[in-house]
Amino acid sequence: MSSETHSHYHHGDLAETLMEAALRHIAAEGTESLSLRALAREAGVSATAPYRHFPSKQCLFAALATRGFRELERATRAGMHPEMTLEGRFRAMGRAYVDYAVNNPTSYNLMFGSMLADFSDYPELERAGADCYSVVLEVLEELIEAREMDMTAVQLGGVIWAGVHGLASLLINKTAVTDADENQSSLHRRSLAYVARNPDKALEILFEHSHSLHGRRGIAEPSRSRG
Amino acid sequence: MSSETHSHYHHGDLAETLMEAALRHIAAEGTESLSLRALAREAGVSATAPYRHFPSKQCLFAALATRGFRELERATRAGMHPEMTLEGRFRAMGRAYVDYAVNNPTSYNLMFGSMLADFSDYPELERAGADCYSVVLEVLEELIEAREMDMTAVQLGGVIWAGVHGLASLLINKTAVTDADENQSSLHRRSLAYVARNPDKALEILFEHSHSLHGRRGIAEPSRSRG
DNA sequence: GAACAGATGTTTACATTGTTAACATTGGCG
DNA sequence: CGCCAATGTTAACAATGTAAACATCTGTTC
Repeated sequence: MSSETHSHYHHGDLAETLMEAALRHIAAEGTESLSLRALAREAGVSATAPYRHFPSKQCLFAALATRGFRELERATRAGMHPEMTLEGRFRAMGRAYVDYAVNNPTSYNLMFGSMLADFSDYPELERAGADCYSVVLEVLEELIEAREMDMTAVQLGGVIWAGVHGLASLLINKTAVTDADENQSSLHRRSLAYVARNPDKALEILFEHSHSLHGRRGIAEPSRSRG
Repeated sequence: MSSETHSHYHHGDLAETLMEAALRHIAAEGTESLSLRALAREAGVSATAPYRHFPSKQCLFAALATRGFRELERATRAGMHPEMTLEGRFRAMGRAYVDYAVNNPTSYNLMFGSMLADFSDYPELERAGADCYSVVLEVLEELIEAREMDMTAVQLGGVIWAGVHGLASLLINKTAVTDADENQSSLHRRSLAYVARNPDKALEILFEHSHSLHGRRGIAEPSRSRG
């Protein structure tokens, strides 16, 4: 399996090489102008060699997104250390999530953008996405139970997820804005610059309701008094 | 200007026709498989006629996104009626924003997705985006002033925007999930289904901090006591 | 109303792409 | 050793984005 002993006919690890090159190309030029043939050239193989590993261009994208979800799941789990408070773990997860997105914008866009509209064509991808989301729900469930909040994790989870995802998405796709001058630029640039420079503060604000909802009447259930 | 008096040589309103057809095609098959030639065929013109109106495929996308921002700005402004409370207008804006996104997913994805990575190539698009965001900031500034909150609109605006955008983005791009059975499906599907069915509730939760921050120590400025 | 100019549409052309089919080489396993 | 599945190659095709040169229309100006 050492690469030296391989003949020149077989590449050795073409699938991996293609995926890395794909991410690079997408980051540099966007998904539209990515061509399998260019990837093949770069890898030093024939134009159709990639098809032995990815039945279509879409499948390449799906593979990248699947890997992305696995990485994101790992990153969020790794962010939550056991010695943290429950709440601390919650925040750490949010931070790890946003960090992953910002550090892997190409993957994140594939995972959550419109490129792969329908996951149902790719069962593995679907499962990876669901597994990834379960991290959010697990810790949220704990949090809600600990605080006896009148709201299921599933319901609140959607909102939390939306907030964190929105943060990540804006930071990624308006990234040219990130280094804007906070005092001179237009308002939306300054807003994003602030959020980009203070992701912890932004998350703190987003998670605010996990405090403010504590002990209040639930929002999901119109009028059930708390215990 | 009536379409009947036109010769058959000139289409009459090709640019508009192409944009509509483009949105339809993208919605149906995604941006990847959209071809200018197909649009031209559908419009009954030659393969290169579109180039008289859009110098490139990317420019078509940019034009669609620009129009989208204009529409979104109009929608959010229209959502806020003068007779509403300040807070009511704030919520109405959020609701109008999400509604627009959900009703125009293709446009919204072009506006906020990675398709058009760098707006700076399209000055009109850049301005439309900024104008659109200013709606958020205007009402937010009012709100913050009225409540004497220790946080600039610019800073809080980024977070609010992220939350609303995240909501919109998830609802759009996980749309297959929207009609999932809330009792049987996997957790992330149920979360999204809940959010999709109760966007007002979701926004209420997101906007929660606009209440909870009232009169509290500001988050942006570490320790300045309020007036 | 005729002539002109600019806008809009057409035809032709070319390099590139995604993808398929048929064929070649390799490495591993019996 | 001999075979098979995995992997890579070549050849081929229809479609695409886009440029260049040319055609036709519309509206404006004398």
